[in-house]
Order: sequence, then structure tokens, then C-alpha cells
Amino acid sequence: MSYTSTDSDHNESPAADDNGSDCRSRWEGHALKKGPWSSAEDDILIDYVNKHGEGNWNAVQRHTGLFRCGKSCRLRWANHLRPNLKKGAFSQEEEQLIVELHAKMGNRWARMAAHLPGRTDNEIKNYWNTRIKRRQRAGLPLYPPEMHVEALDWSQEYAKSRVMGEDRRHQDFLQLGSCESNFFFDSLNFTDMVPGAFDLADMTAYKNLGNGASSPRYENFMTPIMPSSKRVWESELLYPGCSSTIKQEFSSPEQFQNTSPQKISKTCSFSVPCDVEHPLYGNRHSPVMISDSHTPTDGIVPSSKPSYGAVKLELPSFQYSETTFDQWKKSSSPPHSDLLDPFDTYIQSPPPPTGREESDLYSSFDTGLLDMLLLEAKIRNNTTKNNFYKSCASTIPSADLGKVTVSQTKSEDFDNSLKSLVHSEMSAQNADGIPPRQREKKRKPLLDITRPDVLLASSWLDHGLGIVKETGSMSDALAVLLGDDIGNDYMNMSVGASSGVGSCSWSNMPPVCQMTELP
DNA sequence: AACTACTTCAACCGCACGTAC
DNA sequence: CGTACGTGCGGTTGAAGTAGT
Repeated sequence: MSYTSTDSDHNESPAADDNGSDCRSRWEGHALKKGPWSSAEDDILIDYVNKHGEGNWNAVQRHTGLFRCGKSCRLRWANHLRPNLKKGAFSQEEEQLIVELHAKMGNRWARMAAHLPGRTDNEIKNYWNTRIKRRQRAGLPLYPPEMHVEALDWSQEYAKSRVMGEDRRHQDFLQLGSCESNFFFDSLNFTDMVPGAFDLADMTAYKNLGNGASSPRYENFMTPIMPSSKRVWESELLYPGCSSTIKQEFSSPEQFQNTSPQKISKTCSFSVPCDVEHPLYGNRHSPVMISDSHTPTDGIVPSSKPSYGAVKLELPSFQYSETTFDQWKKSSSPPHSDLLDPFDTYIQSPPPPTGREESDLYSSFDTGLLDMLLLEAKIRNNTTKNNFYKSCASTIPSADLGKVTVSQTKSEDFDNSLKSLVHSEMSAQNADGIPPRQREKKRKPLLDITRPDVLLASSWLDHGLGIVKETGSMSDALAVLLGDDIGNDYMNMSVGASSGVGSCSWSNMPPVCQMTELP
């Protein structure tokens, strides 16, 4: 950015912004000013808003002669001029709330700002970016472990509220899957590699996975980056039944430990969500259980468009009603001081040691969600392949899924149909590495995982989480899971998508995605 | 004091959505 | 149905400020 004017000079800059409808660079022959606002401009804007109220920002320049575009006026008002704005550093409570909110929402700054009176989305965003850098430097994960538990609690509340029909506004465009992230991260990843335990809490854990793999100016990819087409792709991914069921069925680690893998498997089974008009799964909010699922879901349509080949380590953000969030807040545990900087008390409770015995994983149920995921992955290995197809199907828009008839739901044909859809979807996108439904909206690459700094950062990642980085490759895993045919398709896909959006080397996958051999 | 490196934050940019026509 | 417009959001940028040498 090159500010072309300052407070002292009131020259109108020959604005470089000629991009049409947004901030037009000129208005009635005058160049629109850019850069910092002068106090005189502020006064004009304040006066205008006092007289006419907020909104209709483009009219400001018409009525006041202020050579600022409407967007600029709105931003200035919202971030600096409107009353009741809090200035200064965030309080401890605010900081903690931001961390909690981010764990639940991702990079939804405006939504987070709604919970922080007097604070703007921009402030929160800046704070968060600063926090990322600080903690990265300190080699700390972005979230303390307690976040997982809280997120789990929240997801239950959230699931309840959804079943009760709340949050209709956001249900209108529910999409399944962590839509923007890499295909395997979305769909194969935890839902299937770690079947049955993929909900908000899981993604919080996953988020932590990536907390370190960033570099200056690129750190954001490790936080839940919303896609540029975020509103369409907004992920409401929740498998509320799964984690909730886990919690209900196994109220204690001992109980979990004493339960047969089969029971755990059934309890944690993979639930395919549904949507209101979904020809396959039934009506929205109709609890649906398919295959080996014993867990009703509240129904979310699997219609996300995967970003094939784009490893963005992105996590879905969760929309929620304000009511729901408040409910969650009430039910959540008391504030944790270790949510806060400076690197705080988290240092006193370091990440779990690496290289555990599996038995230790059982006993870590209450502390390490990621460990739980790993454990489940082992338990559930046998069901992974079939689930993979279902998961792939979850990336296919519901319209296409409609090709799979309801009668096929529980039959082998169902799986075959899904496989067919998956194949066709993959082959369609293989040509240029972009899924056909995504070509029209090519997005900026948010992560190039081949970047040296990104790869280097992975050690930080592992360190911060205490994860043993296994050496097995993802391609091997896929070969095992899918057979050579499908697996190769995905390998090719990965290569084909290596330009632009960001290539993905399988060996670069997070450790959790490299789980291959199970005892 | 001068220089450099780093951090903070205000503002810009592009995109997407909703609405009116 | 397509287009223009207004608005809002999230990501990015770079000037200004600060700390370190």
C-alpha cells in the first residue's frame, strides 16, 4: 500500500484504484483521497453521520464533498469515529475471549467483534495476527489444550440448538466439510482417517496442529482462513453426534479403556449428515443414520466444493447464533488464565510427551484430543476405506449426490455410486487441477506448502504439540486405503494441482494424516 | 545519536452477498 | 435474468512507532 496523501497535505491522490464498483478513484472529476484521514475529514464524516445516520456511505461524498469513497467512510466510522468505541489495549478478559472465540469461529473477526463491545473486527484481527507471531516465536501452540474441552462442550450445545431449530439464518446455506481446506483434510482427513470423531473440538485440535507452521506474512494459513468465497463455502461442519456420544458413552477414561474396540467403533461411528432437500439423506434436521452409524446427526448437507490440491490447513469456522454462543459461554468452563499471553501459564502445562505407549493414549483421554483421534484412527482402521468414499461424496454438491438414489442408501450400490461420483469429480478436475465447480472462482493461494519456510515451520508445529512425526507417506496410506486406482488418481491430482493454489507433497502432510500402519 | 530490525495498526483491496431495477 | 449498486467481510500492506545495537 502506498498512501499518497497525508494529514498535512490534502492533495487528492491520483488513486490507483480503478477497479470499478468499489472505491471509484474519481468522482465528478475529483480524485478520491486515500491514506490516513485528517481530523477535518473526520469532522465532516461525523457531522454527516449525525445528521443522516449510518449507511448510504456512497452518499457521503455527494453530500459533503469529502473525497473519500463510501467504503473508506464506512471503515473510518466503524473503526474510529463511531461512539462507544473502546480504545487502547485489550483487557485480559477480552484477550481470553478472543482466544476462545477464535477457537470456535476461526477468522470471523466481525462476528467475534460482536461479542466484544466497543471493539472492531480490525482490532481483533490485528491482535490475533500479533498473537500468532508472538506465540510462533515462542514455539507455543496457538491454543492451550483446555480449548479442546471447551470446544467440545460448545459443540454439544451448538448441536442441541441446531436440532432445536435455532440459527435458521445460517442453516440456509449450510455446507458440509471444512470446505476450503484440502480435499483430504476436509473429507478424507479426520472424518475418515480418524472416523467418527470429527467435530468442532476435533478441528480445534487440528487447528493446533497447524499453529506453528507459518512464517511472517504467511502465518494466517495456519489459522482458520476463510476462503474468499467464504459465504458460500461457509462450513457448518459438525458431526455433533459423534463427539457427544463419545462423551456420553465414556464418562471416564477407565470406562473408555474397558470398552471393546467394537463398541467404541460403533459409538463413534461415522455419521453422514443430511440436508433439507437431500434426496439421499432426507430432510434437514431429520436424524439420519446410515451404514454403521449409530449416531443421529442434525443434518448438514455434504455439498462443499473441495479445494483439491490446495493444502491450506484451513479449518472451518462455525457460524452460530448469538443465542447459541451465549449458551455456550454460560456452559463453558471458567476462564483459563493460560489462554493468554505472555506465553503464560501454558508453559507450566507443556504439551504431552511424544512417543507414548498406546496405553497412555487411553489415559490421556481428558487431556489430548489429538491423541484420542489417533487412537480412534487405529481402532477404526477397518472402516476407513468405505468411509472415504462417503467422505468424498460429501465434497460433491448435493445436486450431484442426487444421482444416488435413496434406495441405494444401505446397499453396495450406494458405495459404488459414490465411488463413481468421486471418480467423475476427480477426473473432471484433473485436467487443470481445479474441480469444475471451482474453476469459476479461482482463489488466491493461501498456502504453498512447498515453501521452505512452511516446511521448516512444521518442526515448530510438532514441537508445540508434542506429536511424533511419523515418516510414513500419505501416498502409502492412500494406496492402502483406496487401492492403487483411486490412490493414483489422488496422487496425480496432487501433482496436477501443484501450481497456483499450492502444491502438496504427501510427506508434508501433518503427522495425523500420515497414519498408515495400524497394529 | 544513528541505524537497523521488528511490531503495531490504520487503511486499502478484492470478493461476495443482498437488493433494486 | 442480468446488471449496477451498496454494503460487509477478511486478507494484505506499508507507514509509523518502538526496541535493540
